[in-house]
Amino acid sequence: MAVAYNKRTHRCGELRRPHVGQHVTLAGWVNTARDHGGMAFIDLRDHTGITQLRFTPDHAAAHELARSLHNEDVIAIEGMVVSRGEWTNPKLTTGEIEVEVTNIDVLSRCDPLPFQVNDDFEAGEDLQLRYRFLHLRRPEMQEIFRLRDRIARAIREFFHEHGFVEIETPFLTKSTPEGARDYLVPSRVRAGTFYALPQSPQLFKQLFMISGFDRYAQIVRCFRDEDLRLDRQPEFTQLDMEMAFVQREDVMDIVEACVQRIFKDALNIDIPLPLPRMTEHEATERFGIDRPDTRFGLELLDVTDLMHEVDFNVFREAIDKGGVVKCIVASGGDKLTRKFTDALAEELKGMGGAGLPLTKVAQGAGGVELQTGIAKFLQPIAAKLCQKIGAVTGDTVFFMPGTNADACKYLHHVRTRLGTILDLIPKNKWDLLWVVDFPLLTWDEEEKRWASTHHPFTAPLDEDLHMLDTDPGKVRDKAYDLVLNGTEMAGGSIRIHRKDVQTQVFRILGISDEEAKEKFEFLLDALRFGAPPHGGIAFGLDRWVMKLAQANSLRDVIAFPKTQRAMCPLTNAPSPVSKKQLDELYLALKPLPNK
RNA sequence: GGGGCCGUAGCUCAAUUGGUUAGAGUACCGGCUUGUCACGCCGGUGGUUGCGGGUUCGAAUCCCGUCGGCCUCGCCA
Repeated sequence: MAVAYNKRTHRCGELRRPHVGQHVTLAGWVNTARDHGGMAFIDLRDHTGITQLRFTPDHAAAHELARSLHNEDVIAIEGMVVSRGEWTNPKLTTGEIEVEVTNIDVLSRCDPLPFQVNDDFEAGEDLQLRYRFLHLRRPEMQEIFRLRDRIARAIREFFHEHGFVEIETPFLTKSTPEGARDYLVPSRVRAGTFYALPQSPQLFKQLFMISGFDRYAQIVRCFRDEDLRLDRQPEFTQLDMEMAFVQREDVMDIVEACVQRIFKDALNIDIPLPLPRMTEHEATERFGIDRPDTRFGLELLDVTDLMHEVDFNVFREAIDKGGVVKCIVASGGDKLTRKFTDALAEELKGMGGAGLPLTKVAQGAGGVELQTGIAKFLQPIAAKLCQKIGAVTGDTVFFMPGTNADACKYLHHVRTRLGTILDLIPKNKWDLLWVVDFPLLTWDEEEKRWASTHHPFTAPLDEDLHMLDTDPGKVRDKAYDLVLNGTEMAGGSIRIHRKDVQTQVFRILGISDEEAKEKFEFLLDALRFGAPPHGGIAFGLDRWVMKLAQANSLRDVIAFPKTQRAMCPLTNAPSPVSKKQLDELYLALKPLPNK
């Protein structure tokens, strides 16, 4: 019989002992069905929880119908809340009661499922995405997206409370040089020309400052056509903000306050302020990367000077070429099996490395004795080495020769692996820090030119400005990256607000005056007409959700994400389009290369 | 573009390392069942071992190719 499903009296997670005796109307999905012949039970689920329904021959029509139900059928019921008495189920928040059903209405039957919604088995990820609407029905997914909502709302509220104006920026915009590959959108009205989807609203928010909005913030989608990773999707969401008349401390202060608010509202965790700060130089020297995970030690140590005395070709070559030898000292030797270190060395080779020289520290008759690996080369300086790097009996020392950048890259990987296998990474620790004073420019060896470390609009430090022409590699910038447990969560900078400096930076980047005019004339114009000093930041919202939800992948916190090959298994996008659509755009497809 | 792991029933996995008819749980179908709560019990359907080729007396297992998923380097101002 029909049930007024639009007049639900409660949700499925709400009923408690005080409701006993009430007539209620509930609706939801069949989580499980248990048929005992003369009596049947249904666990009814919605996003709030589960209520057990009881069906008996006292209400024969409802009872008969209930016995035919399957998982994920959609039903509405009327009934009376009754106490479970001795049959209380402590595993359910509603476990003290059940609903004696008098009337049931089957709203929608469910076909056999591609995977079960109500069990703990993880379906393959491609299946999850193909049937994403089912996967999102699971309580743990519901929890993630409600956390996402809390985080986004905390951010939005925070910025509105602090006088920021939310203004939208275009998605159909101009392709820019530098940076990531653009997603292009063909123009029909001006056939042969293309829009690009924004990699970020960077220039528009700078224009807002020049327009006098003073404080702007927007939660906005960004698009980058690059290869995907665990924590990289082609479209992702940023909290984008910008402030006028500020120095970088002003931006960092307000961002810190916002981060504190996010943790409080989303997880009820108190974050002490101010957050620690570290220069990019220190981060790289100590941890091998500009986004260090400071939850554990295993810091990098430079042993280049000691290795001058060592007769080991691999080290000698690196040093002769002006490189370094760095190392990591790890305790807990029994977990560092030959199998593990061999596999780690293989991983490094896969990354372009040469291998992983190592040795173990032991106690010999005459003092420190090194064993295995490259021990025989290092034995002459064993005592001196161990003293310098603080290695003691039982430790394993991992070495990496090469350019400083390579040694850092590979040892960072080694450090991360060691942290995991040695179980050094504390659970439920939230290590936030700022990394500052990046080099403004990074030398691109492949293209033999300077490239922006962040982007071309980042302001140099005032005290380094004089080196811009003479020694551009030495110039530090006014950028700041916010790092959480080794992941970059936000990045921003004070921007260039002087036209002459901006022109100079474009020139150093190899952007010709003509190209600058063609691509950025609107920005250079804006800088001519009264641009206040300004700066801002962008948070990777998806990454915040991933971190705070302790999810394994960005895909778990995006409702309809792409696979690694940038496909959507749900909609099958991207897909071919009709000849008519192409004709309207005056586009023709080239034949695909044969493999 | 490079390196690596994986692909067996609708789903999650196994198959003693190349050896009989590829199994289990779950889902699905039929039957029994009045206190279950991942209910239980009895019976049943369900397989081109991703695809193509090769080695072999014999291949899910080994080799080559290909497709797909994932991790990673490059790339991601």
